[in-house]
Amino acid sequence: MRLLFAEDEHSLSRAVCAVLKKNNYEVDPVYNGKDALDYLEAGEYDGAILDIMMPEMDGITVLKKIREAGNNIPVIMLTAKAEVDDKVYGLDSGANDYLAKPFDMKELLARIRSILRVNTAQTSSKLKFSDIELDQTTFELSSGAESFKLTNKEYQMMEMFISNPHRIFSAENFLEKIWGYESDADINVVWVYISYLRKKLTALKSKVVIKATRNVGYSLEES
Amino acid sequence: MRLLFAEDEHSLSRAVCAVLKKNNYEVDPVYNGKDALDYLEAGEYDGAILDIMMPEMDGITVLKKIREAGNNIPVIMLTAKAEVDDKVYGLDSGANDYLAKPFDMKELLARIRSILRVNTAQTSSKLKFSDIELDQTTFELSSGAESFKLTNKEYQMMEMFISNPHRIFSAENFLEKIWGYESDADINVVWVYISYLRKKLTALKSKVVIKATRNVGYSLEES
DNA sequence: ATAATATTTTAAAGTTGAATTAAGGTTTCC
DNA sequence: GGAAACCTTAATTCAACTTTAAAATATTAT
Repeated sequence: MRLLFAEDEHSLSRAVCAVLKKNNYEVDPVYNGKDALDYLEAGEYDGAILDIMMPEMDGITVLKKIREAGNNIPVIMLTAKAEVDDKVYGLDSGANDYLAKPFDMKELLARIRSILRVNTAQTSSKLKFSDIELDQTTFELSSGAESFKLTNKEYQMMEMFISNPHRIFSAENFLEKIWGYESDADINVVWVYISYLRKKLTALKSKVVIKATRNVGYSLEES
Repeated sequence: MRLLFAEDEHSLSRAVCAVLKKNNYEVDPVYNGKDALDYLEAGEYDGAILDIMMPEMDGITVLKKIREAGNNIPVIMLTAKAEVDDKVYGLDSGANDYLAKPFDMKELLARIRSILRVNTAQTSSKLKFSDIELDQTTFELSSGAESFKLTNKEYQMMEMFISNPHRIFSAENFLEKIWGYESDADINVVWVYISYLRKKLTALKSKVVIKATRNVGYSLEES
C-alpha cells in the first residue's frame, strides 16, 4: 500500500513517516500543496493524508482539484483547527475522513486501515463466456463495444445458458424454470426466444452461438 | 439512503432522527444493541450509527458480529468516552468512523455523507451522470444552467438511479429501499414518481432518460 | 391556532410493448 | 417424399406501465 503524506512541519512529517513505514506502508512525504498535487496527479497512490494549512496550496484546494480530475483516491485531512465547520468543509470537498491535530498515531493508523478497507469492496457481477458478457444489474448483453438490453425472458434464458456453457437444456427445461411448472405456454414460445437471442448474438458479431441438438435441446457454444 | 440509528437515549434519538429525516435519509431508530443486530441482519441499510454504550448488547459487539457475517455496511460509532484507545478499538472492529458525544449535528451529517460516499466509490458531493448533476446537500437536480429542487422521494429515487447508471431497479426495489420493508404503499406510487422525475428531466432538456423494461424495472440511460 | 403551501398517496383512464400466438418456411432423417 | 422437429416473422393481446388530477398529509407561514 502506497501513501502520500503532505505536511509542512518537517519534524512531524519525519515522525509520522517513520511509524507508517514501520507499519508496512510505502510513504512519500511532500511539504507543500503544490507538490502534493503534482505527486497525486502523477503517481499511483492507494491513499493520501493532506494537511489543510500548507504553503503554496492549501489541502482543501489540492483535494478539490484531484476530485475534479476524477481521482477517487481515499483522503484523510489533517488540520490544527478543531472547529466543526472546517471539518464539514473538508468532508464535503470529498475527503473520506478527517483528523484534528494533535492526533494520536494509533488513531491515524486505524483510520488509514478503515478507509483503505472500504475502498476495496467493489463487485461487478457480470457473467462471461467467450467474447460475450451478461451484466446482471443492467440486463445488458455485450460483445466488445456493442451491447443490447435484454427483455425479461431473454435475460432469464441467457442467464441459464451463460451460467452453464456447453450444457444442453431442453425446451421443456426452459419452460419449467422460466415460465413455471404450471404455465400452459406452448413450447413454441421457447423457439421464438431462441430466435430472438440468436438475432442479438449475430448483431453483436459474437463468436457465441446457440446450438440446437435435435431431440435433445440447446446449448451455448463457441463457433 | 436508509440508515439505522441505535441509541438508547430516547430524547437524543428522537432529535437526531428528526434532523436526519429532514436531510432526506430514511431512518429506523432502535434503542438497544440486540435490536440493532436484528435489524441490520434483516434489513436493507446503507449505513448505521451505533452508540457504544447500549443495553442488551454494546455497539462494538454488534459491529463485530455483522462484520463477521460479511456485512460491509459503513458504520459510525458514537461514544461518550473520548479516549483514543476506545476510538482505535472501534475502528479496528470494522467501524468506518467515530464520533464522540456530545457531537455537533452538522458534523454527524458531514460524516454520514462522507462514509456513504466512500462506500459507493463516489467522491464529490455531487453525483453526476451524462449531462445531469444531483447535489447531495441541496437535493438539486441540474443540467447546464437550469435546476430543480427535488422532493424527498424524488431525490431518493434519483440518488439510486444516478449512483448506478444503467442498472435496472424493479419497482419493488424502490418500494423496499425508500418506502421501507413494511410499508403498505401501492406499487403505483413508484410509477407516479417515475413520471415526476421524467417530467423534470424533460424540463431540464437533459439527454438522460428513465427507461422502462417491462417485467423487469427502470434504468437511467442516455438518449 | 389557522391558513397557505408543499408533498405524498390514491384513483382512474389512457397507452404501449413484451409475451404470446399463429402460420408459413426450413432442415433433418428414415 | 414425407413427417417430425425446428426456425422465423409478423400480428395480436393484455398486463404492465404512464399520466393526470384530485384527495389526503405534512410542513411552513401568518
